[in-house]
Amino acid sequence: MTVIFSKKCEYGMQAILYLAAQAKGSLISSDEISKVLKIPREFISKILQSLRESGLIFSTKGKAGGFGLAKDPSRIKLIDVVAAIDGLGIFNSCVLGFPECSPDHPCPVHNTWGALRTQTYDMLNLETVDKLKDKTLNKISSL
Amino acid sequence: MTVIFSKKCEYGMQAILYLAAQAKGSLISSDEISKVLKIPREFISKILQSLRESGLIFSTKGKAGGFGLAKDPSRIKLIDVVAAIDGLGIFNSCVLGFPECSPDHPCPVHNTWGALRTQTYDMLNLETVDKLKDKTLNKISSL
DNA sequence: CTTTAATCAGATAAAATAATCTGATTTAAG
DNA sequence: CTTAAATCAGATTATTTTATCTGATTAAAG
Repeated sequence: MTVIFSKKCEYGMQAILYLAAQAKGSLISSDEISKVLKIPREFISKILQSLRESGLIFSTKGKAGGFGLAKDPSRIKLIDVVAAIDGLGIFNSCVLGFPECSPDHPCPVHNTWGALRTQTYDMLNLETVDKLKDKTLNKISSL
Repeated sequence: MTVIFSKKCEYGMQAILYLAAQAKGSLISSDEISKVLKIPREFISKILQSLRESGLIFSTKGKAGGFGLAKDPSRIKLIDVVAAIDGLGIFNSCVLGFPECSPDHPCPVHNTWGALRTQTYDMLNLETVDKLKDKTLNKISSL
């Protein structure tokens, strides 16, 4: 197997994008997210809880409760979700698994991967979720 | 956690690079690889067996036996190890975990990630392990 | 021929990740 | 006040990945 982000993190990013694609101020239930994004109900529920603890989303309990973004979508990026769930370790660890891969002791692909790593970080860091809204809506409509 | 390649794959790439950095025709025991690269003995042994089944390396049994590259190092690339162990699935799966991420139904970062994915593939595909020999020797000397 | 050092093969164990279960709490609506 | 629909919290299970164990086989060297 090969993975970039854990399932938790993938689902978390999908959920944040989904929330960002809704009308401002609307509350979305974990059940709806589970159904639309086809993520196991109890699993996405747990993930949403941890994103709430991280302060990216908020929730209200009780009937008609649900989840929403805790900040303006223009201030949330995918990298925030990665940082909250998987952590940013990938952005300073060796792609070949060598210990202490650094400019002083570079692995055979250190420089090449360093550049790619930065670009990957930028991909997740530069655009905010509101800028991805149209693309998200388009993708969701095909699920 | 966040990972690009599985531990098996990382260790496999390290081992192939190590073999490629040895004098041509030399036989290296799994015990030596385990000690130098600090990989659990039985684990790297299993990985070497699977790389042999894939035809990337060969082995001879008995006392003074060991492992060596099955082809000239100018004909082996890191992508071959990835293909043999983790498979190439990562190079056509969605970084956000959406199903059926394609030009027709692109995820919000489809194009950006597509470009990065290609560059990552190229990094592993363009250089052969013999070209990485000096860098490998340099890295090994620091372990 | 016996010992030693290596690969090989299959089973098992341990750890991490992914997913589910159970039941409590909260709150809107009938 | 009761019911229904939601989050919340902790425990448990299942699956996958990582690592280890046991013993067989092979072949060089004494």
